[in-house]
Amino acid sequence: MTETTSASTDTCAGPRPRDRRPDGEDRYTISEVAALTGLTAHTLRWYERIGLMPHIDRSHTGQRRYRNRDLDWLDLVGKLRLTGMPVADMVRYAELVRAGDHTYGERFALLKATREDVLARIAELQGTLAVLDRKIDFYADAGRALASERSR
Amino acid sequence: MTETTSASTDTCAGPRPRDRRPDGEDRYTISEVAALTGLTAHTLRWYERIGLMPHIDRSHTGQRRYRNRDLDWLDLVGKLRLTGMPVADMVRYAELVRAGDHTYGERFALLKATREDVLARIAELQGTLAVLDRKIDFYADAGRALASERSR
DNA sequence: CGCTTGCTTGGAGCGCACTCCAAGGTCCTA
DNA sequence: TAGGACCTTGGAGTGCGCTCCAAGCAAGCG
Repeated sequence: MTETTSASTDTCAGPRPRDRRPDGEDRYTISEVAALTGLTAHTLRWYERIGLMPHIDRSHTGQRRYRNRDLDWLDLVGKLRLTGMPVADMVRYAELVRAGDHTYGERFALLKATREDVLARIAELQGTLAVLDRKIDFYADAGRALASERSR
Repeated sequence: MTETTSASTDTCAGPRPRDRRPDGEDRYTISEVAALTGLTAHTLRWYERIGLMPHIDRSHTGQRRYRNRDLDWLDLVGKLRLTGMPVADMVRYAELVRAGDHTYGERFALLKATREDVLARIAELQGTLAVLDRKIDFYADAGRALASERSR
């Protein structure tokens, strides 16, 4: 069964066109990752504390050395954050990934549920857009009315 | 100038197909409004405290009696909330409405900026959707691989 | 009359997602 | 070898948007 899981670390994110170290030298300090992701170093450490990150390599003196796969994971986390998914749910997903291949089904279900949430949120936003456009038209008309009032 | 502002209370929300009292009798208790909007009575009182609501009528004993125009306003607030607009910004908008007709321009600008935000958020969500779909495909493929593994 | 239900107020408390602090160790450059 | 920038930790603090509490008033019912 293990041979079916060459991508078992869940790094199916596809090519990231981000600054990366040349081959093999993918070790970033926390402040480099902060610059690359837009998160603060505080937040990166906090993500680790709450179990949202996989194990992060350390230098011989204990400093974090992030790898490209960690950046990929942070990309995904950033996307999920945009959907409004609570951090606790992302931690749940991270736990499933750590737990191994037997959680594929559960991860799949979680992703599909999230997909539905995103579709619903897009629909909500489009409804809001409609309301906003009606109000904007109203104010545009009111502006024209005031203008013609003034010119009279 | 005032005759151009028959809709100056900003109630341009259009027809609301919600339960309403028959003509003229539009006085709702706080718990009725809570049921209609999905907000709690606590939240409705809090909205009032922070200046997010217009003045709400009171019964002879001091109890709140909401009117249809208040429900319309709460509809708008609900929509804006869906966009992620901070409550403080909505309060700002409410203040502009209370301040009178000379704030039309500012309200117009605020609405247009909000519209742009909504479009940006929709685009973000669609980007997230793309990532999600790629991962979902990955898991579907992995599922199929495992299934064929088992049947072999 | 007592009882229940619903409303009033100011203020305190909560959950989330960070955000920062203090005290100390390490790395780099001159 | 000194100085400053950067890193480490556990724990405390912050801002937002509610959410709830205590104490009390008013209305309706048997």
